[in-house]
Formats: sequence, C-alpha cells, structure tokens
Amino acid sequence: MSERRKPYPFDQIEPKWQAIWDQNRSFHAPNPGEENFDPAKPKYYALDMFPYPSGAGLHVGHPEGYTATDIVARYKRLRGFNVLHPMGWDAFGLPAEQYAIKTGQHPAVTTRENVAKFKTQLKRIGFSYDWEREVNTTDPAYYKWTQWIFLQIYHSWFNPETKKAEPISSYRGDDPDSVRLAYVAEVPVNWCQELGTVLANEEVIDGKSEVGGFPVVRRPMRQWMLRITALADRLLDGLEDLDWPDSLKALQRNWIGRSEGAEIRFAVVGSSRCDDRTPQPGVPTISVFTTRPDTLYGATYMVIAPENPLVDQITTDEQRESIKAYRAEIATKSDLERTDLAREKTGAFTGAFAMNPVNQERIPIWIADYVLMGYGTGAIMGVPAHDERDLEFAKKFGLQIVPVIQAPEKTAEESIGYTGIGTAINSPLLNGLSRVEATARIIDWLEQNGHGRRDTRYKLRDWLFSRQRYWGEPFPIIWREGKHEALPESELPLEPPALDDFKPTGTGEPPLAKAKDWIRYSDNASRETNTMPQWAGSCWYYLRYCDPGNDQRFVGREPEQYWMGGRNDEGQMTNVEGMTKPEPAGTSSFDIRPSSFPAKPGGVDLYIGGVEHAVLHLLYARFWHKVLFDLGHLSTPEPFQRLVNQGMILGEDSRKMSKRWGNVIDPIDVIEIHGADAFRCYEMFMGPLEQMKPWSMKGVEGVSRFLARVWRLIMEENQAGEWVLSDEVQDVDPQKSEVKILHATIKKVTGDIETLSFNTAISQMMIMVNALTNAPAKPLSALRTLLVLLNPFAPHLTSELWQTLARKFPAGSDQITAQPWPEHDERLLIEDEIEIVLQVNGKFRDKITVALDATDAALETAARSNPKVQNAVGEQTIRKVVVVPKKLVNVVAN
RNA sequence: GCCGAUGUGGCGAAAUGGCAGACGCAACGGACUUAAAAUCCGUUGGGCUUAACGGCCCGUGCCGGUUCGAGUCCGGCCAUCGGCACCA
Repeated sequence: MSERRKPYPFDQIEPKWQAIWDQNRSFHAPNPGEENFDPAKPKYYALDMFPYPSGAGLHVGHPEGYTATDIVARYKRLRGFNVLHPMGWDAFGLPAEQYAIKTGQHPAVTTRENVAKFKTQLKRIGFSYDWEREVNTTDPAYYKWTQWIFLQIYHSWFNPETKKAEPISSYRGDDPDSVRLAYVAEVPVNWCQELGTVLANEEVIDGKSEVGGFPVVRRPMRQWMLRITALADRLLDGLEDLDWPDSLKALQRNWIGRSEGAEIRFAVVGSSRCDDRTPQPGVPTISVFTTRPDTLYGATYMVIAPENPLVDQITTDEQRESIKAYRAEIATKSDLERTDLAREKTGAFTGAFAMNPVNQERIPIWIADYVLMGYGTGAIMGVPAHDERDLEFAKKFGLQIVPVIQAPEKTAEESIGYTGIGTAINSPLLNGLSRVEATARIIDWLEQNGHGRRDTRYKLRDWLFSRQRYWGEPFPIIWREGKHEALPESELPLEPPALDDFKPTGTGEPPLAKAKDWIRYSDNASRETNTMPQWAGSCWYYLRYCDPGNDQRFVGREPEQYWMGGRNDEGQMTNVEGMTKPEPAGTSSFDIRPSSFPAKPGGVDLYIGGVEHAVLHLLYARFWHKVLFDLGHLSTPEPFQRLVNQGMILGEDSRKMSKRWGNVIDPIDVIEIHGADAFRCYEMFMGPLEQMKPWSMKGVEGVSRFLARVWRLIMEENQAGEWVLSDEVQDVDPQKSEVKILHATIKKVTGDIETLSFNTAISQMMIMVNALTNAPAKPLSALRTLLVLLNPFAPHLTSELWQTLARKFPAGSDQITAQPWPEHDERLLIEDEIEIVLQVNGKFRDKITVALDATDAALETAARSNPKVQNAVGEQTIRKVVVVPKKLVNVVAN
C-alpha cells in the first residue's frame, strides 16, 4: 500500500521526544527538600479532573481540557515556575462493577487494563504530566487515606458558635452521635432496584438513575450521612473570592438554596366550637417556615404534608376517612407525578383548626401534596393573596383570601395574587411598612411573644454517603451491640474481602454482607458492610498529588503548604514588599511566608473540567476540604482558586458524540493521520475553550497544514527526499516588519495563554508564519522565538526543530524546554507613521497615514480637506469634529 | 415559572465603544505538473452601479434608547441550549 505522504515526519519525531521526556524526567516537579528543588521558583498547580478509566478509552472530549492545562503547564515552566501537573484515576464506581457482573471479571482486573489503556493514550498526546505522582483511588495505599479522612469527619462535629468543624471532644452535650459530621440515620432514600443500591439526590434525574436510567423509588433505610448542611453557609460564602465562572457559582448557590425567613408556631385549637381558641391538650404546635413573615396577617389556612406524622394527631373523627383516602391516593403516585406542575392542586381538610398567632383567627388545617415533607418543617401557612400556589389552592377549595400587601398603583382587591414588593395593609402591627421593615418588625414581635424566630433554611440536603456495592471503599467502622465505632487508624487500610460473587443481593443488603469471615471483627463486633460512593476518592485526590508516596500522612504538611499555599502568581508577586519571588531557603528546604502573598482562598491555580461536576464533585470536595482545613490539616480554606469548564465537543453532525449516532471520534485515529501536535492544536483552535463546538476533520487538516508550514520554514527536502535544514535559515537581523510582527506575536500569545484564549493565540502564530513563508531569508532569531511560543501547543515539532537549529547554530541548550519565555518590547510595536480612520457621521469614509506625532488640529485639517470626506459631507454643514488621537477623526455634519 | 449562557458569512470563529467578518475550513481562479496530489499565489457577506479603474447602499436574532460613533453599553422582546423546579 502506498502510504499517504506525511506533510512532515511527526510519526518519527513524536515518539522520539516522548521517550526523551520520559528518560530525562523532564516534567517531574520536585517537592521542597527533594533533589533539584529550587526554592527561588514560584509554584504553579495546573490540575485536570482525573478521568474514570472506562473500557471505551479516551474520546476527543477528554483531551480538550487536558490540552489546555498542558499548554499552561508548559508555558509556566518556560516562565520559570515549578509546575505541578499530575494525572490519576478515579477508578472505583458503578460502571466497572456493572461490567464485572456482566463478564464475571473482577473489577480490579478491568480497572488495571483500562488504566493502562488510558495512560498509553494520554502519553501519545504528549501531555507533560509528572507521572511519578500518579494516583489511583482503588489503590489501598490511596484509599487508606480516604478512609482516614472519613474517620476525621466521623470524629468531628460542627460547632455553631465557632462556625467550624471541631474534634468531637470539644462537644459538651450528652449525645455526640447526634452531632457528628458523619452519622447514621434512617432516612427515605433513593433506592434503585436495578442497580441494587441507593443513590444520592444528585445521582437521580427525573426519577431515574443517572447511571443506566433505571427507575428509582423512595424507601426508608439506615444509611451513613455526611452533615454537609452544617457547612452550607460557609460553602455559599466561600464562593465569593474564587475565580470561577459566574454561571457555575450560580449553580452551586442554587443547589445550596439558602432562604431567609422565619419559623412561626401555630397552636392547634379546639374544633368543637367555632370560637374555641384554647390550645388542644397534648397536641404540639405546628411550626411553619416562611420567607414572607410580613404576610402573616394574610395566613388564612395551613397545609401540612400528607406524610407529616402530625396528621394523625390532629385529624378529627369526622374527617378521618377522607384524610385516609387522600393519603392512600398520594402514596400510589410516583415522585414524578407528584411534582408535575401542570397538575391541579389536590388536598383534604383535617377538621382541625390552628390559631394565627398575630390576629387570633381560627384557620383550617389541610393536607396537600404540594407541601413537601422534605423541605422546611413539612408544613406551611397559606397566604393565598400573595403566593401563586396558595391562591390556586384557596380558589379550588373556597378558602378565605385576604390581601395584606398592596401593590404600587393598585387597590387592595387588585393586589390579590401580587407577590412582589409593596406596602403592608390589613395588618394592624405592620400597616404602611415596606416589605423589609414589615419583615423585621414581625420577626421582632414573634420573638418577643414566643411565637417564632428568625430562621434560615436550605435546599441542600445532607449527603447520603453509603452505597450497597462491592467496588468502593469499605467504611472503617465496626458495630458493637448496635452501636457504631471507629476502626483504629492502625488497621487502615481496610481492604474489601475477596469475593467471587459481588452482585448486589437485591434485598438492599450490601454484597459485602456475603463475606462472613470478613464481617466478623471480634466475638461481639462486626464490620460495616456499606461502601463509600464514587465521589469519596475524588474529594481529595488533588491533595494526594502533592505528596503521593507519603505513608505517614494523607499529605505531608510541607508539600501541602508549598503546592496549595495560596496563589503565587506573577500578578501578585510584585505588589508586596517589592518582592518578586519567595526568598531562598533558610534552615528548612523553603520558608513558608504566608504574609508574603495576599491571601487567596484556593490552592490549585488552575482547575479545568466538565460542567457536569458543578454540584457534585465540586461541592463535595469543597466540603471535605473545609472540614480538613478547620481541623488544622490544610493551609487554605478552599481547594480550587481558578476553575474553568471546557465546552463539550460535538460530532461532525453537531450532535452529541455517541455510539448511537456513529459520530464518535477516537483521538488515536486522528493522531495516526495528523500527529499529536496537530491534534492538540486543532482542539485548541476550534474555538473558545468554554464553548460547545462541533468537530471537523477538515479543520484538523488546516491546522496540520499550519504545522507543516512551520516545519518547512526551517526544513527542506534534498534530492534524496530527506528533510534537511533549509539554507534560507540564516543568522541575520530580521527586517523591520518582521520584528514588528514578532513582537506583536509574543504579546498576543503570552496574553492569550493567560486568559486561555488559545484559538486566537494560534491564529496570531499563523499570521506570523504566513508572513515569513515567502521571505527569502528566514532570520534565525525570529524562528527561535516562534518555536518557543509554539512549544506549549506543539511540543514535539518545536523540540525537534529547536534541536535541528542548535546543531548548525549552537545555542545555550539544544533543549527547547530549557529556554526562557520571550518578552515583547512595546517600543518595537510602535510605528513612526500611523493610520487614521476618517468618518463622516460615524461612517467609515477613508483612511490616511500621518506622522505619529500629528496634532489634533492637523488631523482635523487633514480630514476636512480629504476628498472622500468632502464628498460625503456634500452640501451639509459641519457641526462638529471629533478627534481621537492616533485613532480616527469623525466629522459630524447635517 | 426561576436562574444562567448563547445568537455575527456557506461552516468553525475574530473584533480595549472607533475600518464588522482577523485566522482557519469550504468554494472558485491562477502558477507548478504529461496529469493528479501536495505546494505556492489570488478571489470569496449581500445588493446596486460602471466598458473599466471605481462608486454607492444594506448587513452582527427583533424593537427601542444612550453616544459624534453600538456586534460591543442600557431597556424590552424572540429563539436555542444548560441547570433548578409545588423549596413555602
């Protein structure tokens, strides 16, 4: 077969350089105290979301973010940073186990194979990972520390006074188990029969499992929970100083869902007489949560959730049958049906009445499924005049509607249904007040009279942390006489038992329960049989990278403080004490000087990954990080300072890549044809990183042509068809125009890498290459600078060309990775003559070339005398002339 | 319904409030070649007009506003995508 001629020999140079990088440990980042550690270098931590190594291998979506971080990592190294750029494997979890059940192969085996496959593929793309720091969440040496961190959480509680996680020993109450950050609760969970496990709320989409799309039902079970809600405020407020996309911060805020309002207590009163206002003996008051306490006078009924246990206590004998019927009807409905917004409101009257504490009105108590047991107190006050749902309900059941907020320019009657900001009416204590004033006053009143208090509620639920699966971290917990206790740290890691049959039992009992010997801990104690969810390992992997081999601690203090310790970015290196770099080491391998840099909450300088992890991984990891920070194990309150979501890459047909459409692109196929450098550059040239964009093979060819042009700037084919250094490459001074374009390119590429605008950086380099292509002599200095600029994007090609140049023209080093990043000289960008745009009434008419120092008056004169300007002005009178120095002249006429 | 993105040629996209469409793809024309591929050079938003050089008008989802000047800023719509959704 006649092999299609390659535009340049990437198939030879790419493996060559990958081997050299491996041998030279080119991308190994030394830790403080290690050989070759240079304390004068600032650190930079560029992190990718590590992949789940599936059997399918990489697709083109994976390397998009990876290429972006790799470019930044290589760029920062050239700028003199000590760069941490690691990779690892998030390998516990459902898909491996599902596959194992299907094929009978142990998940450890398939995981090993898949990791090997992924690693080979990643290496072929030429990523500059420090593979000596590779981590794998399924490695006992790794999950030993996942289990250890769980124990730290288990041994902690959230102290509401300090607003911090603290060791449980600081808790003064009598029931520590009720406040632990890891606790056991009998809770209604999302049970998936098909997967044989419970799932987190986040893993359930529209009543179906995110993995597999199987039906999910609610069912009460004993589960491990993590008290993430205790940190809700901290997680919310901590977003403030992070360099994350606003849209992503909004997603997290939304998910946490803080609502501020009041809890109000309503006494249940006797139902026998219509004027009976005495509290029912033995019946507790009903608490409601509302964000609109200012509408309390308009509360004309109450609704409690059908599942609320209070229903049994308050229902009157006359209503018992209809309540029972309604509850039975609700029980048959799925969550999906129940939350169908289009559905008409339903409900039933309990026969009981409550007393509105502010005006002593007797109001009926209903049950209805539009009130959810899981939010607030499972009961609401109905204010039909100023809440859409309540209004709909009140109209349907003929309940009283009293307007208590007057909308601007409307009558009281017209204000029914108004939910905006207005003035309080029909509310003796509040009349005339604005919403803010009324809310403050009624809360004061409630607190003073013992009817309620200020309160904040969250949509966020505690994190359901246990799974009934085999392929996950076992809990380091033992049960003795019905009580849980921590496994001693000395017994970590706790490895799962070797099981031949790891299928789910189907009963909700975890597969680990089958390992009778393993479960038995001692005569009177047995092991916990649940496993942790997949998110556990990914909650802290970025910390392990800092010190992956440490067997004494989950991460050494010094490496953690070095890599995570604030953001030592250049922008901040100049403004404190005139310092440009951390001072050289003293007695320690380096000095930690937290005061030297303005505090940044996050430690990782750049974190790139998919937006699908916005509320799962990114929230969980922040939660663990904050707990570990509070407990004194970490030096920053947030894990990730700067976060970017790469956009999805679609198939050539603009549909989501999937086997179903047959539009999946395999990166290795692309690399076979065009080489890794072209693949990398194309992925970055497609468009803005954050944007969703379709793949185009033609586009790859275009970028490949660009790289071939770079190659041919420097190489030519001799008679024998071999590539040799071109005679046109000469050690001459570049021409003036070439100097200008060179410095413009340095400026553009440098700025664009900092802002991750890789597409425009590449386009500028194309412009420069196009300009050099037909130059009779190719100036060596310009070529060398170009190669350094292009190196982060196309590392193999530029390494090879650099080395080739160095043979004929010896430079400091024949390794391009040892070169400093070039700096542009602003003076070389300035021209002596400058183009001025002439406009008439804002419309472009002509452009003229004038001396750089032309005065405004001279520009105006030139514009007025320009024939095209005169023509456009015609008979009109010139009213005004706007002169923008060095830019344009706009003649205003009419 | 609420929150958040996005809307520019045939396509992917550029554009500190100052020449809209850089760069690339596709298409077309030319050079080289016996020929093709590759490579190099050129044209390429739409319309009107000129024998030609050229000239003129329109154009960044829609409507309005601010401004000497708006793809960009402000207000109101429409469409597409994503997230949340009876959250009190």
